[in-house]
Amino acid sequence: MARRATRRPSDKTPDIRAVAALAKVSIATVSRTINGAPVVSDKLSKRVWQAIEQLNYFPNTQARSLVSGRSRILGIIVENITNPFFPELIQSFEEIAVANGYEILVSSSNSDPAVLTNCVRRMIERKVEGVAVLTFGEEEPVLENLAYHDIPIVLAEFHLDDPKASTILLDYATGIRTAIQHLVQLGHRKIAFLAGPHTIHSAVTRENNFRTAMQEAGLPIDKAWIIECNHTPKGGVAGFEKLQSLQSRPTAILCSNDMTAIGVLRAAYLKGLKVPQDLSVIGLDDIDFAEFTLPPLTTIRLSRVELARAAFEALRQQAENRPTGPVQHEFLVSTELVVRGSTAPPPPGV
Amino acid sequence: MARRATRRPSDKTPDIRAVAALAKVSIATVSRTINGAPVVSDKLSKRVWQAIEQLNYFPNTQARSLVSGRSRILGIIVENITNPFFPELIQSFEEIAVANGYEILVSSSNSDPAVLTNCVRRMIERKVEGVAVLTFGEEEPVLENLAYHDIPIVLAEFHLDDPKASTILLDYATGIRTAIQHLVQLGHRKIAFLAGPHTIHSAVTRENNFRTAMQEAGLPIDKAWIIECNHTPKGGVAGFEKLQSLQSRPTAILCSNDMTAIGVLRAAYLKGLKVPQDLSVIGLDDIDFAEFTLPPLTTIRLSRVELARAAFEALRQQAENRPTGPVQHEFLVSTELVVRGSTAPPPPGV
DNA sequence: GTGAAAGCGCTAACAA
DNA sequence: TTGTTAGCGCTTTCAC
Repeated sequence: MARRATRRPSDKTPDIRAVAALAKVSIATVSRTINGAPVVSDKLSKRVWQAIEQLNYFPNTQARSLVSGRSRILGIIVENITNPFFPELIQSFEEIAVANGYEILVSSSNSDPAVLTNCVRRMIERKVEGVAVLTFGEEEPVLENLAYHDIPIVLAEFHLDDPKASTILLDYATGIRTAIQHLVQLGHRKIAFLAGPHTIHSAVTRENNFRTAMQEAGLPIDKAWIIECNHTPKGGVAGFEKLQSLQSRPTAILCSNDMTAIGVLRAAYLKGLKVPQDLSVIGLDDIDFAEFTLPPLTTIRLSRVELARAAFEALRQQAENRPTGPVQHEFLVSTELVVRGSTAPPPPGV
Repeated sequence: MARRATRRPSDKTPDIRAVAALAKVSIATVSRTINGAPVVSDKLSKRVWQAIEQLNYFPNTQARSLVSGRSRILGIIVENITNPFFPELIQSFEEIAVANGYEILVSSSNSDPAVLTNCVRRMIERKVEGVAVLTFGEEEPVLENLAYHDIPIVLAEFHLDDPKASTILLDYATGIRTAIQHLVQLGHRKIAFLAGPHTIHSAVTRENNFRTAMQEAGLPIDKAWIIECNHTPKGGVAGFEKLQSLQSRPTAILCSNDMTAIGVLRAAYLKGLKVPQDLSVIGLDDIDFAEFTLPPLTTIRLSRVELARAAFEALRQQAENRPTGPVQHEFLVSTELVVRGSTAPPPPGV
């Protein structure tokens, strides 16, 4: 595969002056035309657009935002980009942002405070107009600086007492309750929970919601059946093995996220345990992959699109309503149970 | 979870002048200190750093790059961010870039020319210093503009005849040859190939390498066993079903990527076919997930880290060796077979 | 409706 | 070694 490229005849990238000269107008008129100011006459406007086309002129964003004070960049910080939940989230966020004329700066903190601090510094330097901190609970070290620099923030599951901060609440309760009810209807009573790391707020919230749902269903909570994992498949394998080493074992496992559930599926397979005949497994997130696990994973869907939309909306309101218009500070994102093939009645006699 | 934030006492974000005033030096000295110019005296430098700390001053990147002419932003365009191969690639690319003082702008083309055109426009406007186009074959429409704007480009599997363009060649041949040999050793002779879309160069290359490797192994190539899929699990399902509908069926399937293989695994499971006892399956890419499929996927690893490093290196050389220093224009990334659990001898009597 | 000119925050050339 | 100043490419008053 090969191809020859065409380079610009002149050696300098065209600027607003070049356009103005070619169109025989002032640079102010060019600027107005580009920005759609309503005052420019049709005649000049046409000349300007022609010149722009002819020179293949692209306005310089740096200069633009230097003078306008608006970078039109939004930051998004996620916990771990290799967890498929996050790319899907980022993609939605980017789509919405780009559709609204914003650029995004992505950072994956990987649970490393140094990395996080560094990426916040970079975002401040780039003058982002807002940051969505979707690390689900490791955000504290960096909030200070963001707030100090007057940058709007939106957080998941964390409330910051600041006029420029918003919070996205995730309605885990509904999804988790429905999941437990689903298991109960199938005949399960012995249900384990493989939790996420307790350093992550949303993991704690998920666990609390599990406890509540179990109580509501009148089911006993066995302490040994709630195990802290790390939201990765490896963690799911480890959690499953701990469960297997117990005298009394659950017939169903609810996992704090899909990655954990995938680990469980794998560990069960290696142990010769059939899912869902011998063991039911439920995940949380509904990553795209959940449909393609073996068996397809029953899981609690947390809509990335909804989450991304809420995050963008929160930031946009803050960025654009500068003179303290009314701003919504709380957003709620729903969850729902998606039943696939990893749940079934428990084996007889247990 | 709640917390109170501290905001800056003054209402204006500090600029270089504020630092200069507080440190009682000129703004030039502040600039020199920040940029590590070797001439600043220890005494003044210390005063400046103190002032910077005290004001919590962050230099404005926009202004900086406006005057220096260097944005320190690199673009990366990928085919589809929801294919796990790409987030892993992006993560590596970002790590390397950030470690070298660059920012990255990510775009997922989703095989949509309009999206692609738009994101190239945005990159040009942001004055990126180089773009890694890792769409694996859909790049043509945008190359023109990038070249026209004198922006360095690095492409996978595509050679652009331009002084600012570099190419990354992927050594599929080795990995694919090894994979075929592996199957032959297990006793397979009837091997199918589920290809990627023919619009993607690298998919075509992969298919060609399959043909070559089969010939080298002295194996017949059945035309009906080479099926064009679309690099997604769904495509893998469809490909598998086509294969099943045939009179004469293969005992092993090599897939153009892991996502396709995952689809095959799933379709086989639903048909009651056991992998690897009844059917061997090999993927290509070795996404992180490949280790956690059921059974764990035997696959050809294409190192994301190596690929990201090559892409960054190509761009950096172009961006930094402005006055036409010697520049490497071709990079080779290796592949290797990773044997896991989805391959075994064919069932007896076929 | 259009143009001239000031200035966004910074770097770099030149002076001292 | 340090300070003064021009100007990067653009938007935005303010005149006309």
